[in-house]
Amino acid sequence: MQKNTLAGDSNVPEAKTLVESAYHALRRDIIEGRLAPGAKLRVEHLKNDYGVGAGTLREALSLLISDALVVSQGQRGFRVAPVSLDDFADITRTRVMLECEALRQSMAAGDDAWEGELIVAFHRLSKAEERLGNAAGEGEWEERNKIFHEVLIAACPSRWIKHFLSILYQQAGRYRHLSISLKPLPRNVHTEHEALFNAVMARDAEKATAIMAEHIELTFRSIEALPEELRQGATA
Amino acid sequence: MQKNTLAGDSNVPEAKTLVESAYHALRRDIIEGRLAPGAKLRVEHLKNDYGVGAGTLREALSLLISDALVVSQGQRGFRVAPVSLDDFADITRTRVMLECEALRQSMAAGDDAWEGELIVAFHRLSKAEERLGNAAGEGEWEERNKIFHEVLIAACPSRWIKHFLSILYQQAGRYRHLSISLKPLPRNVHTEHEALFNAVMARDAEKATAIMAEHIELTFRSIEALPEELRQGATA
DNA sequence: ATTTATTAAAATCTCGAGAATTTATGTTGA
DNA sequence: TCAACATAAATTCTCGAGATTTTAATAAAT
Repeated sequence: MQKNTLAGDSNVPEAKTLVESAYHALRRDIIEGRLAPGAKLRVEHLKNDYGVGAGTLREALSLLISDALVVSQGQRGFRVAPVSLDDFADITRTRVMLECEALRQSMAAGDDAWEGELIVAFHRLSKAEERLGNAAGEGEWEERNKIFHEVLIAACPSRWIKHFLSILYQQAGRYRHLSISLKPLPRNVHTEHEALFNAVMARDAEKATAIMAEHIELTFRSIEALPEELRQGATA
Repeated sequence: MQKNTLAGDSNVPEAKTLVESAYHALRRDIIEGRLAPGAKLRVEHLKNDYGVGAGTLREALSLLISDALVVSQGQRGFRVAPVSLDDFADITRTRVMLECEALRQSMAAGDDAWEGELIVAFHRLSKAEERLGNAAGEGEWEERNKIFHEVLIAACPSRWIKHFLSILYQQAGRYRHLSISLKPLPRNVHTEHEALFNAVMARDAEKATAIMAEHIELTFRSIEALPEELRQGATA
């Protein structure tokens, strides 16, 4: 199981080592907001919470710097990466650019097998979206939505674009989590996904990228209106 | 001195901690080819070479994963990231896309102060290029070339694009080093830089991005012809 | 009252040794 | 000769304790 490779860590977070398990646990806690933006990450305290030694935890934190979820500062330890509206806007714009380019390339290169995978991914996502009201189906939808977006660009030959996109997707997911408690999604995401799916299957690159851009920007706009909570990266 | 921040580590590699100094030393040795692509990085052996403890070295290696210069694999230790012609081609294409976009945005947003910095950077680079025949001036040119490219896109407001570009620039530099011993640059780099500079100062975005794209692709084509050395990431 | 200096506490950073896993080696059997 | 298995070596992974540095608290001085 290749890890920390450009290919992407889209697979199961099966941890073969304590460093990896601490890495995954910390990443989840940051993305899901249990560790507040800007919060200080004291090794002495956290090593108890995650049940590992100090050195092991430090290594896990170093790994999280790759994802830009943690920042370190000379002799002053680690902190959760701060958040800001500007940052989220930047993430959104950059994601639109890269994801549209990746989608174009993927549609140009994708063969029948790819189409098959896409159909499966869309079907699984649709099923999850039907029962999205249930509280239990939340994590399920999250996972399948991620896979759907990954499969959409899977046929893009550029490993680097996909690598950067996986980072940005993770970042965007963090912002969504930080705001999901306040504002439930009022849009009909399924309709957007369906339109995107149809345009891709019809190999209409213009239409597909336009929908994709709108789709990404909507997740930004639906959140834009809740500033105070995450302005300047609360120094918790 | 903020480190490991999106803002970029373009400043002096002044190390405030042993981890950082080991990180910088290792990075240099990988980029300059002293640690061969694909080579195994045995902690027990390397901790002597770099004069640090095992845990410290592991942490430095974890940091290098952010730069995609090191890969780790479950319970099987660290390796220098492999290289391939495909990868270099991918890096080049992605860089062209991002750097042209960044340049467009930078030209649109850059004010007088930015123009001033650009003039300084270009002048310093030109001076270094005059005495480029000298063996001593090699590292000097390298540094100033990097700064010139950084200043060109400095006014681009997207921190993420600049972050990704700094990674790609580093990667490209590695490929250049891996091949520089075989093929000295036959092109007149200064002429390219001058044309680029003039187009930017004239605020001609079309022309500037065209030159930039050609400029980046040339560093790829001048290297393309030396495969055997770096195919498939020599398992040294 | 604000600033400066001194002291104490807390946290980070660092190291070397021990446990678990992988890799290499050598032996036995078909 | 080759394959499968057991043993040995090497390496990775992990932990807890000690040295440095930062941060906070307290007291003195302008």
